[in-house]
Amino acid sequence: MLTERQKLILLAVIDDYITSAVPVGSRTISKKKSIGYSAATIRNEMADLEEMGFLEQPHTSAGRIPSQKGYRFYVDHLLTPQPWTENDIFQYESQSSIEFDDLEEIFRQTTSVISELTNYMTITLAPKMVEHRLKHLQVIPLTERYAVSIVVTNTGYVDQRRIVVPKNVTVGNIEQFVNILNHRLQGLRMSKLKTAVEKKLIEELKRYVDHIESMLDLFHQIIDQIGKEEERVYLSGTTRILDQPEFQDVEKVKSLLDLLEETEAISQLVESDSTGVQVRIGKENHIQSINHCSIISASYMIDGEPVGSIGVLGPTRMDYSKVIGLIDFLSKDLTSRLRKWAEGSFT
Amino acid sequence: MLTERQKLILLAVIDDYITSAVPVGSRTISKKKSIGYSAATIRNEMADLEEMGFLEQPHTSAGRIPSQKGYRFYVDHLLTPQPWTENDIFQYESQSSIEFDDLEEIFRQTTSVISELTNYMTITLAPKMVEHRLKHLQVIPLTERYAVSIVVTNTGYVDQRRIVVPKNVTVGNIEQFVNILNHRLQGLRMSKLKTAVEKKLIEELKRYVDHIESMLDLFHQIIDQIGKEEERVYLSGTTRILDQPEFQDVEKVKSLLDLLEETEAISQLVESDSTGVQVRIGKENHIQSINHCSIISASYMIDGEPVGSIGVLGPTRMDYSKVIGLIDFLSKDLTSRLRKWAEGSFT
DNA sequence: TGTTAGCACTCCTAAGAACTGAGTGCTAAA
DNA sequence: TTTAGCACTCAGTTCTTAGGAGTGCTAACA
Repeated sequence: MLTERQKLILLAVIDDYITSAVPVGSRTISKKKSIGYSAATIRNEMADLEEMGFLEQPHTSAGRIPSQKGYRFYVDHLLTPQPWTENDIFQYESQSSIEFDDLEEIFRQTTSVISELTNYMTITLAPKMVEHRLKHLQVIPLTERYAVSIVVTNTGYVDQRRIVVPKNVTVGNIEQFVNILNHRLQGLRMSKLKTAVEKKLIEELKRYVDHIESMLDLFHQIIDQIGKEEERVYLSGTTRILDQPEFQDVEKVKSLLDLLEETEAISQLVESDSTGVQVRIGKENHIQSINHCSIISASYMIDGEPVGSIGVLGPTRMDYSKVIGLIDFLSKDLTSRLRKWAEGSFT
Repeated sequence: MLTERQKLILLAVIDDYITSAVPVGSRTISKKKSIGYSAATIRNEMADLEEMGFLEQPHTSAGRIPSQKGYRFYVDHLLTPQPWTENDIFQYESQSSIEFDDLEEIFRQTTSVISELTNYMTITLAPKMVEHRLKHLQVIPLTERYAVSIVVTNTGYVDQRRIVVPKNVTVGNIEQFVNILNHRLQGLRMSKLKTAVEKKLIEELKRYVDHIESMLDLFHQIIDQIGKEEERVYLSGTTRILDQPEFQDVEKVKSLLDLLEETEAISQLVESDSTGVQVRIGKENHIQSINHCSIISASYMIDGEPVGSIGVLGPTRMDYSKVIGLIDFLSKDLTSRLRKWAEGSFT
């Protein structure tokens, strides 16, 4: 295990490296006020820390930089989440005080505020529709052949799509059918709707609804696409990351941007299985092109369940203490704003 | 004016530079089969072309590169649009043959196909809603206080938003009101709806509708946001442009990406006032960060009117003849696909 | 008179050499 | 156990040099 002094030195090295991005030498550390030892002592300790794998040396005559293991130890044991500065709070409130009538806008703004406050890239995953519960279903006929279906969920999402009206079916038929569905399906998870109809509702429907086959076809038109819908991803601050010295190489920029064009890959990055703030450092991400990046993410809730997440992507040398504090606060804030939003919609 | 030989040489220089990205010397040109002159002759002509401003020399002992004026002349007088290769056609058809039920998908796919075929960045502006005509209006009550408004346009766009139901109003009131609006406003441009109601319809409404003030408030909730809606922008192939040697400098990449984060700026880039394919070379774009880029764009139509545009952004040294041919074809193709789509929706 | 060959000149680029300085490891003294 | 001192290492910078692509100019040629 590490001695207190070793921890102190490791902390100092990482803190310094995070701001300077340059390998830090023993003299730099010994000059700090919090450290009462000479450069030579520091050197000995740093040599030990390197041997244990917490520090690395780019080349013999350079200073030390933290290794992945070093960062991990720092995040787990040394770091204290940084409280908000007045400026942060001001900036946040000035942007989020607007009254939103639009869920999209809430996510967009949250994402962009975070990237502004951190100067890293921010990724937000909006809730997947399949995880929501059905609030209201409606079909509006446009012409003889076409109609628009409207699906509203408990989270206030509205899904609308064009559907084809089967040949032998009247407006009255549809209304009747949709009425029954509304009564019976309300409150169910979107992902369960299909089986609910096929298993439990089918008998009742056969009794009360004409042209049942056509109607089921209609229903599938409405529901099938929702499951396939890809996760909604909000990105902000892509360019900010280019200010970081580790992205001076165009190749790295390219491989990162390539990654960002794939929505699916992004989701995986930010998705978190645990509760609370999660930190993935360097290769812990298992994706080549962000081997030198870290991701700090957390989930937000709707109805007490995690439904989406926000994450910050920066170099491994990122300001963990600031970002962790921020993500922790904002994921909770997002949860409560979503609750208010939902209450505003449906009470 | 330029002699035939000068045109020949200018063409050869530009063609060569477009593929090589390296200043081209007199010897390179004289070796080409189509040119029957010695390097010395070419040198003389090139000196003349430089004097006239069609070519530039990075430094005394380097070859020549085309100037902006050179490219302009090339585009206007020398270039022949390149027909599609079999491979292009195959790739295009394999991606576009899918049956779309979703306008968004049509734009997204078109954008991505173009960026794949050209290897440059592609920008598509979807039609602005204000320019569409009203097809159908509907209000669905959700609760006592809230409702969802659905606006369908002639182009098949569906706009949906949450609105607040004024206190003293019943469902019946709303239905009556919306019915009248539907009858009277159908076919009008979205941008004209407000004045139409305030100028022409107000008397009739006062006669048949209760709580007219509340109703107008409702109407404004539905309509006001549509006008403000920013233009929908589809981007694809952002990273492809990083393969171009002119983007090896991270600063250039950054300033370009910064530009791309502003939707408004992008719209201006691609928006075209004229019909047919439009080419803007280098500083003709009036935007600092793309001084070394060219944009080739064209509009597509709905109901015979240009409503949006597609554009390709590449270095000034881009393959004009290929891209022009492609954009010309695809803008027309998009027009016809949109027509089919609209017919599918409303006949 | 237009075209071409020849030659001296320019200047970018790459490769090497020399220098600098930050930082280390090790040893010996406090 | 800590610290001061010193020799050593090595990345980065600057300077120099050689090479080569390309030019402009002149004179000869058809």
